[in-house]
Amino acid sequence: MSEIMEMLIRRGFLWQSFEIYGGIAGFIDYGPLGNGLRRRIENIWREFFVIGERAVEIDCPTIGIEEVYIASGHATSFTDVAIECSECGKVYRADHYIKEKLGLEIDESVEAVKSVLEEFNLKCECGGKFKDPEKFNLMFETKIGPGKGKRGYLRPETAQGIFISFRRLSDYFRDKLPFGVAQIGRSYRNEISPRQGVIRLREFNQAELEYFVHPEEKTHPEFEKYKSKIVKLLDKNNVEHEISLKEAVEKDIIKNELIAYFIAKTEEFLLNLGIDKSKLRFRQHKDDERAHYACDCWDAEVLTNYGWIEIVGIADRGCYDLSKHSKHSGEDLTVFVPYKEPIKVKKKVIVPEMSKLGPIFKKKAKKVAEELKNIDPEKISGKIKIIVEGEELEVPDECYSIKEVEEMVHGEKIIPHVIEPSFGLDRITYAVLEHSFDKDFVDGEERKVLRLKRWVAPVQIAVLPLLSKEPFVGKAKEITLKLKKAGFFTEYDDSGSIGRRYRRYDEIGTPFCITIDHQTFEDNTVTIRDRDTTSQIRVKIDDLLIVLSQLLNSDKDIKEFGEIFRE
RNA sequence: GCGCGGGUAGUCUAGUGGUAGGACAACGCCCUUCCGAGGCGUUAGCCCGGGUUCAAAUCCCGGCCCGCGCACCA
Repeated sequence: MSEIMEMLIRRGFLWQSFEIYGGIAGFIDYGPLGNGLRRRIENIWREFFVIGERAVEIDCPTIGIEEVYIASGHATSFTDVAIECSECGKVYRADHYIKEKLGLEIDESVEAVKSVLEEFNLKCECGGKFKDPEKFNLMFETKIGPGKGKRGYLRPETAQGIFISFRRLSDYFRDKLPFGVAQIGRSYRNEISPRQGVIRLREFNQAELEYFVHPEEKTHPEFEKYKSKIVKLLDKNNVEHEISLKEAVEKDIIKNELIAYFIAKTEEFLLNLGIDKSKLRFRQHKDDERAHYACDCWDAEVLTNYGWIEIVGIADRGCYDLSKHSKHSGEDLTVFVPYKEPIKVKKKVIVPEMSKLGPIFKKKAKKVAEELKNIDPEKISGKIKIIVEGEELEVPDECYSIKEVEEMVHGEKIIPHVIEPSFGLDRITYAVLEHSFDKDFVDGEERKVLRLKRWVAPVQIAVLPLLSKEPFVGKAKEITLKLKKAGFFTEYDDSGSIGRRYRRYDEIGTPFCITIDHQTFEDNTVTIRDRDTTSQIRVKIDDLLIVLSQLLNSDKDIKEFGEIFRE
């Protein structure tokens, strides 16, 4: 086990779930500190991607009905057929293997694979025969309701909930593009072999933003702010670039300004959490690597003990999801986009003659007229036939006239495109921890220190009586309460020597320790110790709240805020 | 899912068939005027199931979990 994982478990950041029953791969519990840290990260994400955008946050069920995933394509492309060699035991994805060996594109069904295996007498590379193909679906399946029930799946991404409720959301934004809808929550993938600690989980936390835009306006009002920002890019041909975002878009390395904008914003967000810039890159998906819904995709990757791992995916999903759901549900999932100037359009229309229709069709006349209006005059050939109430009716020529009219067209209905920055919160949390983990020497002794940014630390302040007896203890408890009430994440600790306690809080990343010492009772001051430098200043208890809130929201040196007590 | 290597206290670790030991951590008391000090004491462990044996942490089989490689990761 790596040193960092050992610490995370020992100190209560996280551990394996169901430990007392032997554990199961792919699930973790967040302990008190890990939970706290992830919550801070979520809140900062909200500031960046909801509050900082024209966006809202919603919350949908984690169980989805089958229809959703048939429409989204997950029911098919999320299901793979595997073939296993009966001799050497090697397992392949059937579609990949068949394409490689026979150059055939096949349906991903057990039957199709079976028939191809038989027809071509396809064998394993070792010469062995394949066993019967088996299906595996990466979605967890469940039943909704009693008895046979309705088939449901645990969502494999939070995004679908947003697409399904698109009509309501677009109404909420008064049908005005662009707008964003975010969701933070759990998703589930029944991974075949979850590995690498917290990197591949079967239940995991996502923060996703679906940013809906006009297909021809994949830009962002604030792109200006970031256009000259230099980023590290690895394109789909494995070519590295260190260029400005503006240039990357101009050279068509990045498909559009909006993706570029979110790359910039993502980098800003990750650096704000304490991700090491030298261990961060953006990598474009190769053509054969992209998900079934994506037309361009960039991953933010960070370098960790496990190598480069993906922590954010920024995908241009085009109109894939909305079109699919529109088609499968029959709902209109378009947005009406007005033109700047209404356009005059000349067109032919059918004008029903009610005085003729009435006597002929009697009660049905009104419906016949309505049907007539829906007919495109350009497509008339011969007599018009209309079906009303299941009955086919022939409409005599004298019942209508065709006129050319001039009409003002004010806009058009479009299916918005969506750009999706999708964040893996568990991996981000882990990466923040790993990049913050450090060792140094204090008074010749090695020290482990978690250099978390002050605003993400799960415990921000530890209040420590210099000696574990009165009156130090009483005063320390009083100050602890005051800080807790003011909203700081504060702990009180009087166990062990003062040095031991400083080390304890260094290891969990607590940025500041407040120490109550003898002088406290002479002049109402305490010391604030800085985790990173171990230096201390002395401040008045009355100034504590103001000083701490300034320190915790910045990278400022504590020496700006009080008399130096210890260098 | 396949192959290789592992699983002893909260953590790390000694223990190759015969009473399971240590370090650190934690807790209590004492001591202590600022960086893992010291003293005394306490808590706490052989992954699970089966087999071999007079006797299993140790040997064998199966499972679970962890690590690595392959495969998988829409």
